[in-house]
Amino acid sequence: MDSSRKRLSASLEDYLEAIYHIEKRKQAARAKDIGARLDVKGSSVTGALQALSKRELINYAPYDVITLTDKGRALALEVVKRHRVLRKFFVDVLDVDMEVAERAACRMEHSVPRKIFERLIGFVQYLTQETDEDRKKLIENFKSQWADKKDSHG
Amino acid sequence: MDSSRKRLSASLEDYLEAIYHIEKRKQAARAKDIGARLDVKGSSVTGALQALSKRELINYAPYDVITLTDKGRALALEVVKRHRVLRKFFVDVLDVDMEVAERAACRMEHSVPRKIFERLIGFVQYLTQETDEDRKKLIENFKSQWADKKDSHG
DNA sequence: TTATTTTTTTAGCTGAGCCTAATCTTTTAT
DNA sequence: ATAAAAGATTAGGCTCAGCTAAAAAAATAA
Repeated sequence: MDSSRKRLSASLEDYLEAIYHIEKRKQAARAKDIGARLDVKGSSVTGALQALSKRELINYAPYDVITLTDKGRALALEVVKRHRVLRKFFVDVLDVDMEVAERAACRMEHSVPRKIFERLIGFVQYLTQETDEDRKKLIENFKSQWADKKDSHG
Repeated sequence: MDSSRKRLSASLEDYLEAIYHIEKRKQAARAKDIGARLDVKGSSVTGALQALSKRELINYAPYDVITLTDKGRALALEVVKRHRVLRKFFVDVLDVDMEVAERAACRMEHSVPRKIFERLIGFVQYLTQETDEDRKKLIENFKSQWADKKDSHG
């Protein structure tokens, strides 16, 4: 059984997502960019890169630039999608600040099981269809009701 | 700074929640019950108990029964509440199987930030008020729409 | 081109949190 | 009362994922 079959740890998912975003901005990632993004030291980055490389998720050679393999990109995209859907749910439905939503999505994205994730996509899409007046109203109602509650005992 | 100020790890939260549930059923917890519930060996339980004890979250003495301190019970209740709210959201709103919802809540409960958690409580309460026909219909619509989608390409 | 600075890697340490095996305690059965 | 069984703890080992310090490679400046 090669190690690539096993679920990625939350930590390695973070590295993969970081590489995805950096690659998107500037062709290829460098260790120090990754470290800066995740707020870890360079030596920790190297360790993670070796782990991701062993799983064939990134193209990695010492001192060289880092890119995602197809397999790595596919996996990274799953993480990114979970991240985005959670953030959208938090912002568009729960009406949370973008910054809070971002941090929360970052923390929670790793633990969302696939079935729940699929449902959540469906639910958020369903609820935020711009065309539907009732649903827009429902969200507006929830928001104002929430604001009231906050005022009365916050 | 005593260690009790720091956030509890996901693992220790699991232990605390387990103790809470066992205590509720039978006055006090024993190490083997905890191990059985969390599917870990006794020696692992001992380690966790020492950590929880050091943080003054449980009353613990070697070979004696285990109970929650007030502080521990308060913290356990937070975990339990997060767990319940997530599960309710998954079951009542996303229409997920109870078993799947339970496992998912268990995995996700540790990473839900307070602000998001509060909003989620509010949202689930708002959406599942039995008295409101519109909201009931909305959920029903979502469910059937979901069932359709599943049929068409699942 | 050579020297300096920056970046990356290696080596080795730490703490969590799990494990097994061995060693207590406590409980139960004879 | 004592032997056997059950339960709990200690000791020691493993992996993961971070860290620091030092060495090596690459990039930049003189």
